[in-house]
Amino acid sequence: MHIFDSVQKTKRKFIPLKEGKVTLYVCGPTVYDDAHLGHAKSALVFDLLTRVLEANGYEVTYARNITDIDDKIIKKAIEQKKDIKTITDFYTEAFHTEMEAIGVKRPTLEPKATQSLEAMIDLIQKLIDKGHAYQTTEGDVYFDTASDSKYLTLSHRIQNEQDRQERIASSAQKKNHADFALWKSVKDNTVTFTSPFGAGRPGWHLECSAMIEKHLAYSDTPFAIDIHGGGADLLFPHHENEAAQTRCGTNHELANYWMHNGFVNIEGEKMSKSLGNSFFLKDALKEYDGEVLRFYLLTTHYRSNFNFSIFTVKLIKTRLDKLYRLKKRLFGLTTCNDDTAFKKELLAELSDDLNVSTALALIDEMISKANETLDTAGKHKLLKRETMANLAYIEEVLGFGGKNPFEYFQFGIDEATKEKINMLIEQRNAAKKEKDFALSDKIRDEILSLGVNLMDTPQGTFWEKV
RNA sequence: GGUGCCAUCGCCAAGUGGUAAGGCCGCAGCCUGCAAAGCUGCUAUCCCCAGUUCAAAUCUGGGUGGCACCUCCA
Repeated sequence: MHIFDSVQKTKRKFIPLKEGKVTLYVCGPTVYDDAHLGHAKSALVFDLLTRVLEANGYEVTYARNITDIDDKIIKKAIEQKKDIKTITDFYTEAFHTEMEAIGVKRPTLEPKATQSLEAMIDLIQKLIDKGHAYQTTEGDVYFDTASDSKYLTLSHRIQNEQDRQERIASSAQKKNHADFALWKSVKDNTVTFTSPFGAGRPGWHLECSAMIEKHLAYSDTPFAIDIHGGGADLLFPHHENEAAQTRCGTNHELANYWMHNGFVNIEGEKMSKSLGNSFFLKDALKEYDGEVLRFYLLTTHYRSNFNFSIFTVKLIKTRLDKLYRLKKRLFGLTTCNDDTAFKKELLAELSDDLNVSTALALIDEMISKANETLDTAGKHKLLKRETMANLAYIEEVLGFGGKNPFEYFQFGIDEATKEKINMLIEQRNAAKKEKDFALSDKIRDEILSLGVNLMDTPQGTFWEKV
């Protein structure tokens, strides 16, 4: 297994801190709004990583947090005159439902910020004790970035002198402009938590460090965890600050490997609320099968930026269709887990920093060969058995191809239409039997106008949504 | 302004020194009553310029064009 480490900027052989085990932490959502395609992409990438690590025989402990303390949540609660927990529970539930729809497995652990306050307070105290944090007269606690000689080495940034000069005036209480809040003092009666530092709320960088320490970290290794992941935008300042907190507050560095996934753009533009082009996952799921979205979002390498385009979804979907058509040909056969050369090659490609593209090329080749053999006369018992094993493996490692192939092609067609289609197919078959091809073609055109394509096969006439 | 990323066939997309994977589309053929599906065959020298090398899409320098982060963000 090889992983591109976005801090060392090189592809490195993956060596776990403890043999046979992997600890993985990924920054999860702040539950104040619906998940968009970017959340989906990130969740998919690390879902795939987990599957590939497991296929390589590792026991993976995967933690993805739920941020349920945040100013944006409070703002929304006030706006909607609702309880904080009502808001966070609602969006957490929605997140889970939508992730399931795109085949993302639940992580091993899903710690919530509200359940980790003790760990956060504990970490702040350690940082103060070690001289890496200080409290201002206003009650805020800041991390002293000047006290950490390795600060900014994660994101390879250079402290900008001019920038520093400019900002000192606006934050007189901070020692250095780059210092970030560990604890924010809150004086009003909104949402506060008690702590030795006074009433307030934790800083957002703190939660991840604290939760990693509490739920995931080894105590006897130079790094707290094996792999830390998240979106490319989190490298700075979020991960930089996380790393600093852990480095200074504990006896180890944060993560041995860092992985950052690229961004999702919509039709060539950055997705953002201000541009009004946020593409919510729940809306995409109305238009497309969750599995198609999964497949589509995984076709581009995880580190590249991804341009979501309605035109391209259709283009890519035809590739997944091929897999399901093969599955239709083998419908009813029992699956098995035989070892095949294909499975070995597929895993080898995916183990090379999640090279999905070459894996898909292998899958296409496997499908073509299977179809070719099935086209010739014969029972092909071994080929069928191997193909079933291959398809099962694709589902296990890549997470698609597991549906009933007939239902897959019927996405978005309601029951009434299905009945109508079946009725028309019967009429057409009757006409064909009478060699009334003019009528049968007319019926086929009628079915096509419903957005459905027909296929005559030795097993009967099948239909697919176009 | 600072830091960094990217540029491969009409479209999507691998490949980071050894002579361009795969998919879509297109064309030809097999199959089919005709189609669809499936199968077979065909289709790029890698943004531009210069350099290093026996050898470069892959390395170096310079352009041009995109983009990201530096502020909440997956």
